[in-house]
Amino acid sequence: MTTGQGHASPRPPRRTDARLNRERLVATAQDVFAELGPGASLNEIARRAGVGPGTLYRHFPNRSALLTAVLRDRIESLCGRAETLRSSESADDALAHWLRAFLTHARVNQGMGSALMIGEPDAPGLDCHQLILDAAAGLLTRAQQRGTARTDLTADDLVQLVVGIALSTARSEDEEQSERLLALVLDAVRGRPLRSE
Amino acid sequence: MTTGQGHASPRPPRRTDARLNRERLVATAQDVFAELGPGASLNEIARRAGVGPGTLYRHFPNRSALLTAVLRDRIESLCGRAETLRSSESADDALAHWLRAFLTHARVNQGMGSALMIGEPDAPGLDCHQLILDAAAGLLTRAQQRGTARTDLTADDLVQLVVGIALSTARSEDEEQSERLLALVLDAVRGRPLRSE
DNA sequence: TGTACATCAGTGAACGCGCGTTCACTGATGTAC
DNA sequence: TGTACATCAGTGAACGCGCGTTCACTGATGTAC
Repeated sequence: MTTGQGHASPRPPRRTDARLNRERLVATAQDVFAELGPGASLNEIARRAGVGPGTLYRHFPNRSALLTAVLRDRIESLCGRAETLRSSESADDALAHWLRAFLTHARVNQGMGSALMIGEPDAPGLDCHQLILDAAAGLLTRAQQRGTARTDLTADDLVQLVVGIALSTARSEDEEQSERLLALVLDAVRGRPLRSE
Repeated sequence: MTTGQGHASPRPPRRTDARLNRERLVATAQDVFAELGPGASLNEIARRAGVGPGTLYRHFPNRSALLTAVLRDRIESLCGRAETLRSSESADDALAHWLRAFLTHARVNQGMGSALMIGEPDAPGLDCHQLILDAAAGLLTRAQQRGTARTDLTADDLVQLVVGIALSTARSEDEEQSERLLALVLDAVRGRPLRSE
């Protein structure tokens, strides 16, 4: 209920201890990936989750499956937010807000998305990539129609640029820098300087 | 002579076979790091260079030393180019040209610079970072004085942004995308759209 | 509600692997004569 | 120019390590009665 398990997961485990372990693994993996990057040791994740390595492998046959599970909730939430924002008043604000949320997500996950999208052309990975792309495209197109975004810009370029900011600032302590960089990119998207200068 | 060995290296090896091995190691490391990323196996580099692992360690006590050696020539060349460009006619063109060269360098090295700058606060690593920063600052400041670059922008932000583009497009096959993204950033730097729209 | 049992999840020692790194030994080089 | 030798570089087997992954076994759970 609270965790929203009811979607297209391979199969919701039936035994309660299995379900608990699965949830604990995903939550731990989220922390460890954020801390150590997407290449973090799977044994380490199992250890921190308090289960044996075999348990991890029972739930997730490989690293990619675990990464996907970690990302799925967040990405679906991001896409839902994009849907809501599409019917908001200001197309420009909507795009800016969503990109800010996406940047936060991408920074926390240190390019986990990038690792999934580029590293392995699996079905689930590509799926996530496409979801993000569609969400960005929806907001961008609307902004372009309203004339608040330059028209020679694709959603793919925009996402790539924000992922880049996330990657290059992921390990930095300077929380505000990524904000500044995003603001700069947003100015470029608008095609004219809206900030005071 | 041809390789420009005469600068502040720890000590130019005296025996010719030692010098040759050193050069071969750096050249091989350049290829392997570009191919496999800055975390590539040092044994693999030694193997491809046709020497034993002990030989690699005789020349470079750790990965960071090898990375630094690989980067040093390229970075010094970039900085030299920046110096030349500072006395060119158009401050805007100079900045754009240099950032393009820097982006190419950063893409090839897959964020090797980023790995050095952020990963380890060693003396040589920080040194490289500072050199790049100084080069960028020189060109940016001049452009700001001439009014072709917005003044609320620091060299650090600019470098970080370009490193981000390099990181997010490093593994992509789409050679042109990084060009497009850089062009967009340059527009933002100028503070107004100079491209046809 | 209580019990018996089949099912399925968890365990964790163990495997093979490639990594970074070392070191006793071999061999090539440059130099002094 | 030729030779003897000290020096310094190269070698590569070997070490310990942590990784991903497996599997025979144990144990908890849910269900049928």
